[in-house]
Amino acid sequence: MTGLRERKKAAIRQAVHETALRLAVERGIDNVTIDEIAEAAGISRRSFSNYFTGKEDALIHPDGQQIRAIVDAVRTRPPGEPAWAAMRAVIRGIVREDEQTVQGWAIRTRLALQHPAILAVQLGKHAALERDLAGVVAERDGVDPVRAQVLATAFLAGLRIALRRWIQEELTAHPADIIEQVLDEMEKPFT
Amino acid sequence: MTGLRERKKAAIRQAVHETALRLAVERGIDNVTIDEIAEAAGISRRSFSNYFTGKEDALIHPDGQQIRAIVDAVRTRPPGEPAWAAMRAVIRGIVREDEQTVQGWAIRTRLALQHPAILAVQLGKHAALERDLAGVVAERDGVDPVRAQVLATAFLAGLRIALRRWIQEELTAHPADIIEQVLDEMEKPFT
DNA sequence: GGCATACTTGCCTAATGCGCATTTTTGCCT
DNA sequence: AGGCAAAAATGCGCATTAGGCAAGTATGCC
Repeated sequence: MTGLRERKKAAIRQAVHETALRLAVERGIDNVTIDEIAEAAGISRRSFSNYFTGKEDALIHPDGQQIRAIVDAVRTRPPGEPAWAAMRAVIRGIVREDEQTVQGWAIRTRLALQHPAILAVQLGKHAALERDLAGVVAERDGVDPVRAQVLATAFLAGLRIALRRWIQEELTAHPADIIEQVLDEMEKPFT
Repeated sequence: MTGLRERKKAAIRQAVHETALRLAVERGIDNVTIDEIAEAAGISRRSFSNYFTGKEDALIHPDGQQIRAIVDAVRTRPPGEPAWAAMRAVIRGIVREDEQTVQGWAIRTRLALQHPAILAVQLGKHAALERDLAGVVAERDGVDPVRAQVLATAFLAGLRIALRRWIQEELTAHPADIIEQVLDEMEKPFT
């Protein structure tokens, strides 16, 4: 399954992403070309296009990884646990034991807030994975597709809101608190 | 305020959008260049770039108009009415008396579902206007910013989900029903 | 009726997306 | 150990695009 080849590809992907992120933060995104990223990462311009569809994609890449991880984690939660509780438990665990992940997510979200093009790509990627999450929710709770979609969408939207809040507060407070607060807020009835 | 000049600009915008949409539906988006859209719309290629940042932007343009209209409508709802109820009332009114609007929205959402680039732009635009909606919600309910953001986000997300459902069902059922169903679903507590 | 302003357009250049053919690498199996 | 089939990297080329700049043109307004 996890052939060596695949892992190598993943490693290069990650490396290229990190290079892109570094350059983008250093000089500002608009002052970085794909050629430069490729060269700094030690691959050809053409190869860059084999890994990513563009700068934005390279910058946002880990978002996909992480949401995928969330989806998988939810899938392996104890059966019988309601989906919403499962998702909350998963994110709580990630925030507690993988501070780095949340930090990175915040950095990328900050970029997205400053550059509409990146925001668009980020939201597009999230939307794609939202499907998967909705699928897991559906088979977990055995609820109808609409309900599953609503739960999945609400959850990811909640994460984004929390991230934005955290960033607005200059990353001072503890992210866990803000996430909990926002998700609590989503649990309150809207009416 | 609404100078003649502005309205003319808006009219051209609209015309260019319609041209772009027509061509995109006819030949498929990837087989349409900006040059062709510009020529078919009777403006120069360079002017196209003055109106829109790209093909996707031109295609999605009315989404902005409509969400803006929703925001304005919510703003002028009777004071004292809770924001969530106000938003529901507004969308109900639009669906009832402006079938065309919803139809158009569906067409564009269908395009977005088929072309990731368009989806990204659409979500980006929605996100931008979500701010405004959250602002209106905040000053209406007098709630804290997080609550307002949650309500605004949930509402727009609900609309998107409903639109997708409607499209999946081949636009058979009545859109009003699906929208009501999804928003009802969002009112149910997540826990 | 004239003017200041805003809009349009053409020109130009750096940058991008991607198909295609070629070369190089690499995991793997005997 | 060694060769091979598959996968990946690369180079090249072309159509397309984003957007600055400056000159021309239209137009709302006084």
